[in-house]
Amino acid sequence: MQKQAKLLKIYKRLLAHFGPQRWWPGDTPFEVIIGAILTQSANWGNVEMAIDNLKREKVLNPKKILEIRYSKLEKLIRPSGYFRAKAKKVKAFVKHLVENYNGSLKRMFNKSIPELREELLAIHGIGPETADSIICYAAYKPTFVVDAYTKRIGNRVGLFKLGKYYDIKDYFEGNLPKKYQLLNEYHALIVALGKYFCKSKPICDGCPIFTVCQRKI
DNA sequence: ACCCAGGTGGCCC
DNA sequence: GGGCCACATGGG
Repeated sequence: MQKQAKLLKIYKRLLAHFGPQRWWPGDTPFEVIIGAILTQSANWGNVEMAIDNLKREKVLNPKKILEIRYSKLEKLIRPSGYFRAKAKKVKAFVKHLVENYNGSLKRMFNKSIPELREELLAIHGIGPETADSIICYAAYKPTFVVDAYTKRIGNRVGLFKLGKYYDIKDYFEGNLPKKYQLLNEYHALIVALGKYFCKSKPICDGCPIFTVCQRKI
């Protein structure tokens, strides 16, 4: 089977099994960004606790995050783990946003994907995955997000033998229509698959793409 | 009592 | 450019 046909077939199986994910799980683009930073190597449930804390304290907006003390921010985001490191990252982002765009994401996002990616990557705490998550799920621009699940599942099912972020990203974007809805949904579905079938031990029972890959994942 | 989760930056070679 | 390590919590 051709790469593109295989990728689309897997996509259809995932969509049929899990249904549309309508990601990101967040109410506003700003919340999506904070969530994207806080979820770095962390359990999403823990991130939700941190987000809830920020909402309850009514500081989930650029200017408030920039104003509050580190001690307070750290306390609020503590459940998401690496809280001291992440407080610096969150502060770095809002500092950039407020100082350059007066807090307006709409203005910050008003540029091409490559320009936006370069700008995001220059901010402390934003690497390739977080940048793509922001571009896709906060700025609503077509880009494919690669995460640990994508890398693990892709290699385990024999789709590719790749380890580097941009190699895997290019594999998906190069063999898929560059449509926002598709790229957005595909990554979300991979996470859905990963959460149920691809934790630490290989599983094939009940996996919706097992019949495509014919291998344990 | 382990083990792990939707990464990144800093260092070293 | 790649390999290692620190960063930290809550749930299974």
